[in-house]
Amino acid sequence: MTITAYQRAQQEGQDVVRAVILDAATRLLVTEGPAALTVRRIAGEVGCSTKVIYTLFGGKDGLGEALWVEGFGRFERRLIAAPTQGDPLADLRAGLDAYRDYALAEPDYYRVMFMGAMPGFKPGGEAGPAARRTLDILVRAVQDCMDAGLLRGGTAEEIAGLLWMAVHGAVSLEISGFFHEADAAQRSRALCSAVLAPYLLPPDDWSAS
Amino acid sequence: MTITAYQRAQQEGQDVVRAVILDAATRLLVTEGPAALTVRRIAGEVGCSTKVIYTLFGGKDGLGEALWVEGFGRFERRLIAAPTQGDPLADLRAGLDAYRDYALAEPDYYRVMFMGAMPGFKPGGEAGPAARRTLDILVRAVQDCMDAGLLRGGTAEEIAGLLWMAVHGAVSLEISGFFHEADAAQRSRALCSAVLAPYLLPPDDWSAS
DNA sequence: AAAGAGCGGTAACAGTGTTACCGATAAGAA
DNA sequence: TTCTTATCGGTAACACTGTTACCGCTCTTT
Repeated sequence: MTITAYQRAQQEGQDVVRAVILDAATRLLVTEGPAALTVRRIAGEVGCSTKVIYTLFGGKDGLGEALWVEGFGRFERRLIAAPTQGDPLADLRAGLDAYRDYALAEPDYYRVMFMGAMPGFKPGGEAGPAARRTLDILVRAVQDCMDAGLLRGGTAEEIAGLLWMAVHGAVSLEISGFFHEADAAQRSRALCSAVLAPYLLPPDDWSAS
Repeated sequence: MTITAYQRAQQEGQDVVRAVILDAATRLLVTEGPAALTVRRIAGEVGCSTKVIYTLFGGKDGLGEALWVEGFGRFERRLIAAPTQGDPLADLRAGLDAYRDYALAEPDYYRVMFMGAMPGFKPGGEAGPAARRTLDILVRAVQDCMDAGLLRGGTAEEIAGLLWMAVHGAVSLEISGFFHEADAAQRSRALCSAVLAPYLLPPDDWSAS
């Protein structure tokens, strides 16, 4: 059972087609929303038959999972690219800002990942680890603050979980259109500051910056 | 252009049919989720043609709006029924607990109202005021605390907004299955306590109760 | 060179929201 | 009372959706 050159080439070709399809799906999701993510529409966009999507992704659930991990990959890159300036606490806050920035920049991806768009799709397989990996960035940022003695009084997982709930609550309500005011950023920062306050020694005026 | 007895009877009959259809839709939503909310399925459930739903609700969007206000009505009744014991702060916390209790009791309604289930439906018309009316219960609870001198340092709208973001973040992530631990209630309470802390004078040990 | 296997296009099936048609029923007019 | 008219609702269709059986074509293997 050796792998021939043909099989390798075919495999690589399929990977390319997979990437092209995922690209088209991403473009449709970002520009037209989850409703445009139909198998026929994607197939038409890349110029192939619907059968290809089924052989490469195994149906719409597989495509949903691929989009899920793609979305978390984009999210992860955005979080990692957040500005860092030595102060772990400032870095943590920059990360929380980056969280909100990404959600507002690609709200439909955020809806797919965190608000159950793509009805019928339940994350499973590679979806869970992808999400965990991204959340770990937040946990690590909190851990850095604790290692530097800037936060204390709980585990990093615990504090990161509270921050996650807070920023997700602010961002998801904003995306859903419940807040049509301009000070959403301040509110999100104020919420995160309140969450951090119990674990913080010095006074906290980040939300006013 | 007077209203005849026939027209009144016909109107009342249509109201009854509307209620029956809404009941069937509610039963389907609660027991099988938003995916079961198809026009044909509902029509089959009540034993009529799909045309009736179109004449009474004007399509699936109208039915979505009717379900939206129905959901907020259920939510509102639940929040009003929260135990009250004289202490405004305890009442506020009971209200926040009731918020989470409702979301977990009827998660699919919560998804419809706050997480954009029913793809393609955008709240408009009576949907906005219904949501505002429900959120006003929270604002009023905060206002009661401020009137009693138990909270200070912001407007009731502002504090209620922060609490809403917090409890929604906790509850929506829990509903989506991101927290499979048993201490979700404690985490939600801890988050709300942290949000309240900056506006509170005395120490706060509610989350440990 | 012949046999076998897998990919992919066509076309179908069951399901969705929506609407044109058309019969029935009742209000209003002669 | 009888006839016209308008509205309600059932049937059946249209354009979609996800999914798959069929079948030709290509490439590997013997």
